[in-house]
Amino acid sequence: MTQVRNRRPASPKQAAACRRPIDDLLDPELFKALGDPTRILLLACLAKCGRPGTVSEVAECCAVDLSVVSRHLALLADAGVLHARKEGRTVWYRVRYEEIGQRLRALADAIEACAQTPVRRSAGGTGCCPKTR
Amino acid sequence: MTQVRNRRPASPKQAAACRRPIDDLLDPELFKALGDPTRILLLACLAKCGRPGTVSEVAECCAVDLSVVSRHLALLADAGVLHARKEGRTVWYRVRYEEIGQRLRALADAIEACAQTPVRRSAGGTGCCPKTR
DNA sequence: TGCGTACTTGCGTCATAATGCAAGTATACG
DNA sequence: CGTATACTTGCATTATGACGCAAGTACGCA
Repeated sequence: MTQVRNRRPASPKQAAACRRPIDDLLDPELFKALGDPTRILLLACLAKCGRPGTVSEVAECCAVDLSVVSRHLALLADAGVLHARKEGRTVWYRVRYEEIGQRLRALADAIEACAQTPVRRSAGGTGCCPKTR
Repeated sequence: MTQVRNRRPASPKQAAACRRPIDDLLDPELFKALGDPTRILLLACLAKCGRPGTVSEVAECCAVDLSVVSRHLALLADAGVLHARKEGRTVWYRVRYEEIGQRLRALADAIEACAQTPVRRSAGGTGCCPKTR
């Protein structure tokens, strides 16, 4: 296998073998967590409130059952979007503002980094996008 | 209803009524599109390749049927992640590097903006996060 | 210790979506 | 015009996930 390093792959298939920052940052679990309208609503409420909220409080934001909200918040915490802190019998969920911000910006950087062409075609261009249109 | 404007809501429920940039940027459709492992794989291949790719090319990246790839790429294009250009009987899909980057950064900004406390408790703090812990 | 509050978990139901196969459409080429 | 190529669409199957209800757990309080 002609594995090229730090070079532009010739085809999407070759590109699949290249490891780039984008591979770790494009995490389906995070996006799956953010891909549900109800969860987005709950997250937006918590984010805009600007302070931690309990399951009961957040549940007042939408019409679904409390158990559903409990599950959604736990899932968002698993995905790294929220932070859970248990205090007696109540659970305070807090938005991880900085972490999400950094994560999204890192992903933006990684994606845009793919757009640039770091390869200066060495010789014949074997394996490195020779017939790029 | 005591609608407060540009003030920190007292509860997640009150926060639900507040319109913030985050409301438009937190689009479930985008994240739903990015929430599938197969689509992420196809997107990563296309992104790392750095050039537009056809359906057949991208389909070589993973083991699923060509028709599945066709559907996934169309879905990613609908979500604004890819751009489709038809040329004869082949379709070239291109990653919208700049658009995604901007979108993610705008979201990062909007989320982090929620973390800051723009409200200087006016008087009694009616409706504005009085008992923020 | 008994009860109420705050949340979680089990489970059944329903909806959405991912996949593969087969058939269809559109375009190029001889 | 017929055929091959490149992709799309219809359809059935299967898997995943969202939801509500009911029961369970954990903690605080009297």
